[in-house]
Amino acid sequence: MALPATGNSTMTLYTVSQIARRTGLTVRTLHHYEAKGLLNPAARSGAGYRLYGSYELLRLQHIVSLKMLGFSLKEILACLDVEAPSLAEALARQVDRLREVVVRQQELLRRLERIAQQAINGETIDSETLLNSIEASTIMEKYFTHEQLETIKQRGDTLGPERIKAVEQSWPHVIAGMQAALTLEKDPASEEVQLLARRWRTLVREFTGGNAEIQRSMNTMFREDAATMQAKTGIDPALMAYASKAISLLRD
Amino acid sequence: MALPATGNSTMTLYTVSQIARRTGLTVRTLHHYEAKGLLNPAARSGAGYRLYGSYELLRLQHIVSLKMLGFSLKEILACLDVEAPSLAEALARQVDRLREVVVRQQELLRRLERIAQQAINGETIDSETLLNSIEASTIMEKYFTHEQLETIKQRGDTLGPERIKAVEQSWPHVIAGMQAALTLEKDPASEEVQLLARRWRTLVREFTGGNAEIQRSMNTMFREDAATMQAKTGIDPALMAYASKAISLLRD
DNA sequence: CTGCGGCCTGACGTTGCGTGAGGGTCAAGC
DNA sequence: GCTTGACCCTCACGCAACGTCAGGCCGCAG
Repeated sequence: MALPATGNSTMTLYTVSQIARRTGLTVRTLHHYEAKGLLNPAARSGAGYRLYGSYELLRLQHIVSLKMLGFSLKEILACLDVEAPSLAEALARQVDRLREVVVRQQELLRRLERIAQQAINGETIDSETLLNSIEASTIMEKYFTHEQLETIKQRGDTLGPERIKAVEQSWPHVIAGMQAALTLEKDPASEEVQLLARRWRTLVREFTGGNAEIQRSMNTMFREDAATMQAKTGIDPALMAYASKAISLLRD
Repeated sequence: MALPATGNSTMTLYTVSQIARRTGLTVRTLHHYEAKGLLNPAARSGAGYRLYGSYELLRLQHIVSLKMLGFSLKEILACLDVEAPSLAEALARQVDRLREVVVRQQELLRRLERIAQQAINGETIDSETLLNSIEASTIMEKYFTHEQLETIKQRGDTLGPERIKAVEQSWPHVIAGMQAALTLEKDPASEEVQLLARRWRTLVREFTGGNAEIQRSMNTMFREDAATMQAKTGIDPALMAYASKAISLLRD
């Protein structure tokens, strides 16, 4: 099968466009493959026209096949040019690569679907808000597991958009109040701060649904990505510690 | 939130490398985004150094987020530059696109896995043979359903590599015999041709496993892609018709 | 002889930057 | 004041796999 390129000159020869039609490629592509050293014409006519023989046609079909499997031209050249470097190995590598790609794409798809769903549910036509929630999800991807994210999403679905919006609108006020109390060095056990703490805890539970794992992941997120979280929520580690202290002092 | 870019000059300003560090991008990338009109510095220092404010940082984070969702720079520009063209819509489109991509990749992965498996099973270190079977699978993808391909693969697994190899080696002889009979215009009912027909049918059944659907798909393949099939197997429509006739005359 | 289709060789455009080349700028130490 | 490193600037080429002209030669039919 491995015929040498120096075939007998009595074999039928084809022009570029004929080869292109037979393989479904374009003439330009054949030029390109020649430039890359993938496929040289068997000969040239007097006028310099490219002429391909059956060996070239066969080789081109091999090239097309490998290209359809996702190999780059460079890899194809390596597979076809030398006899040695085992096509089977290349196939195995390609399978591994593609598997990773598929996994990543699927994860991305899941994220996108979650975000898009959220955008539709919330009637969020406001780009600013939407971008903020996208960024929130970006960070959350780092700290929550897939199951946790799924749980959170389902919880969001059951709560409904108005409820979520209400919660989101409540946060700034509570945060500001807590921050003020911290700045004024009020006693976390004082009645005023305890009231804030109760509201704070309620809002947190609104998000965590009382799930301890989610609570832990959230705490980790605030600890590790303190700068970002402060920028997004206004909660810095000091405030977090103060609020936690106040909540721990709640009696009920 | 939608602060104009013309912020007050008292805001803290950052240099390129500072912005790069904060966003995990490279300086070159920031240059690129500026060239593409995605993100212009808030100002330039006397020496021409790029200076970014908090608005630019925010915008850049949005850009990064959208890029992570798979949008192209052009799309991001469209989403961010004008307020109008609804990000939610773009998200929906992106979901659709990605879904299609994932499906295609998964199909390709399945094909690759089948081929790689076959390469490992058959100890096929011979690139020529492997390439031929890849091409066979390429064509088969066109005519067989996924279930059929799965059935064929499983049948191949149960038969084992030696059996398959034996079948493949038997074919050329049978085909040559049948072709000779056709050329000599021998009676399909004659004892000699009937013997060939019986062997032919056996080989076909070895492949189809007696599955009528697979048989039909195979026939379609030989009909629609006659040229290719002739090149690969040596069976042209005329020979196929002759063989079919002979098989239909078999008595048992 | 002219026209039309096919072929040729450059060579630039695309996407998202990486990677220098060649040359100013800035704060610090001598 | 001078040097040294760390930064910064603006070109500008490179990659992958071709698409898409531009300008011009070849060959055959009318």
